[in-house]
Amino acid sequence: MNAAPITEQDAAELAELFRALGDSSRIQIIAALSTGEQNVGALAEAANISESAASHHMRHLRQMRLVRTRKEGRFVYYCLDDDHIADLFACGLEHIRHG
Amino acid sequence: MNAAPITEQDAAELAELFRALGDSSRIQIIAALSTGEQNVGALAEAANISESAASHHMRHLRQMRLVRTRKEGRFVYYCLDDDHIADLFACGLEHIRHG
DNA sequence: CTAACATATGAACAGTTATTCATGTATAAA
DNA sequence: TTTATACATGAATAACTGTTCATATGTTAG
Repeated sequence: MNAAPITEQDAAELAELFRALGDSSRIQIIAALSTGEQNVGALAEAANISESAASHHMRHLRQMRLVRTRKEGRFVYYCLDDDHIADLFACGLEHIRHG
Repeated sequence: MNAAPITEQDAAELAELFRALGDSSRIQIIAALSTGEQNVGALAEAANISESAASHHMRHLRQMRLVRTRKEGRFVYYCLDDDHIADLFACGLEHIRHG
């Protein structure tokens, strides 16, 4: 027993965070957002899913505070909530490419 | 304007990686392994699950190449496959603590 | 040898999750 | 106003996932 072990609550939250990233549609959405803000229709197209499915995913990502919104007329533009998200994304990519 | 920086296959693999981290038992297992190698019984205790459940999780983590094994008599010692795993873990912790 | 131990594994079951479909709300155009 | 567009949402369904239980394999102790 060397370093401090993680608490059960931290483990649960961390797992929830990773689970939010554990879907290929959401990964494609986040990849698209890493190039700048996009509206729901564009994200649906980027991930090759319906707008309804995209909207469900965006709610999920919003609730996890991985994305933020900006409303402009009929459109809702999403962007990554902060740089940590892109870091996590890059860190994961690093692993699958040098595995 | 599709500057999609990721292929569908990369998205699928990345999602699979994050999904492997998307369980609180596996998170506690990885947290335990970040302090050094452990056998299955110790990992089961660290995550508060049965040895059978732990063994199932270890197979999952092994198949995802997140952990390696070293056999010694009746015991099987697991360790993190490389430093990327600990990096990912730390990166996720960073986010949930400064979200 | 037998018995206990450490781990692995398949099947079954319960809980979760992603998608589709239908519908609703809000904004803009005609 | 009426119509179309952009997004959101609840319900239903199908697919997936983690755990338990029973059992099997291999190793060490007695």
